[in-house]
Amino acid sequence: MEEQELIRAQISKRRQGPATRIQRINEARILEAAEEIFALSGYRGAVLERIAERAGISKPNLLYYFKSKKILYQEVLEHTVEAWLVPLEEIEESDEPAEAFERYIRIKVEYSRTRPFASKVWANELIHGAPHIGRYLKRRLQPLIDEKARIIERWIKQGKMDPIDPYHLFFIIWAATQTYADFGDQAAIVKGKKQLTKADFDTAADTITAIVLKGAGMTGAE
Amino acid sequence: MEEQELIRAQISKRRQGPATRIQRINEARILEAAEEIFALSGYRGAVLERIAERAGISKPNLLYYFKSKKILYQEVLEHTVEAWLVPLEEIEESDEPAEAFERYIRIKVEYSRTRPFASKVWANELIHGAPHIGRYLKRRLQPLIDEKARIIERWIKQGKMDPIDPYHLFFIIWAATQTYADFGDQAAIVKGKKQLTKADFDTAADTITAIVLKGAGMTGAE
DNA sequence: CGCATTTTTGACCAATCAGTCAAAAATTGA
DNA sequence: TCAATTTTTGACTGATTGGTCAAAAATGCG
Repeated sequence: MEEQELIRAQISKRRQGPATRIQRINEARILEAAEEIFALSGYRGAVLERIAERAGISKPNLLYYFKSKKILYQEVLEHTVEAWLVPLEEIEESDEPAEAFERYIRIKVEYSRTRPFASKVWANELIHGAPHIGRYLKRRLQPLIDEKARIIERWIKQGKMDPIDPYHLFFIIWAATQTYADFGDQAAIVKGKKQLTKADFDTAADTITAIVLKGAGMTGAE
Repeated sequence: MEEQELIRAQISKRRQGPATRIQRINEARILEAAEEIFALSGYRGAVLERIAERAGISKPNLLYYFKSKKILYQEVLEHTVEAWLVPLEEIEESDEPAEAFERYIRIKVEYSRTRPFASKVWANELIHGAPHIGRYLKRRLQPLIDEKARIIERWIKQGKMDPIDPYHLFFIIWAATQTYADFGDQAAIVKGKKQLTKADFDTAADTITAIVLKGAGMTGAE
């Protein structure tokens, strides 16, 4: 595909980092604005004019930095998923399960609190079947999860936690932690508030941690 | 607001049920088609022409039954949320917590499996801050959750389960059960499949049930 | 059948929006 | 300073799409 080539070319070009100071600033501003607009409106609903406005430049100028809406969107997606994978990579076999999961859950909840737009962009993409990022996801996430699943299986064999399907355990943790970013408005409505507070997120992290650790029978958890 | 009046009028009209057989058939077909297209493309991305095509009629004909895209969308939303609330209403104080939650979780997972489009439409709406259904949600869902939260608090006082914030417990259960509809494609990718199978959903329900019941210290759960 | 009502649709309009382009403005470097 | 390069933008264009409308087709009914 001609188009895919173009996208790949632009992205790999960017990998080496922008050349000038002015490029770095503008590209960073555009990416931040795009994250917000894509999160609030979805891919189709996001309007380039709006993103440009938020970034403080004109639409043609935005297209000077990112050749198309699709390329911009994919850059936003990859940007967010990489940050998302960092805490996952930190789970190691030498950890105690209870400690490893508690750390992971708290980081994910904190991420939902501080970067809700990133989480929403991601959720949007997944709901529609990961059309723009599916390949990347398969290449990048699948091997990583397989690796972590093996660690969990060894923990189970060592009697450090209950026999639980590791994949489903991850799905549940992702869902529970990201729901506070993706569906935070619903949670706020149900609690009769305008917005969730830091305290709400702290309680969320406590609750998820408590249920998962005890529910999976992790040693050291009460 | 003029527009809101119109929407309310059309919806309340429909409450009384369509007059003729031909209306019933077409409206049902349109709603089903709309649910799928809205789920796959989001509100903005959904194209009326496409919904009409899927329903086997022309676009002007669709607009003969539903006066605007917005009205159609709101009908789809209310349709799905009502089904979604049924199992929640069934939680009663006379239940054993373990039994009530197991039943609730299994119904919700089954709903995710059999009606993934409904769940996705809903998720999409929530991610964007519930702009079309926020009022309704507040009026309908908030009192219901408050009522169920009080039941849970009494169960906690009776020592039937651990002291856990009832609201967060619901958020976690919703997230964990609906993630298999909303983000099923991600789960499939991670598991190296095209699609999740019935067996995957069964394992999901088992896993969520096990973790929540044990994690919340519900009596009778192992 | 023949009239009234409901249903259906082709043709059209106006608004929106991604992307182009040529030219202007700003920046850089010798 | 001044020419080369990079950055910026106003003005467009073509495609898409929600919604209208008038007229045709189908249906119901006496």
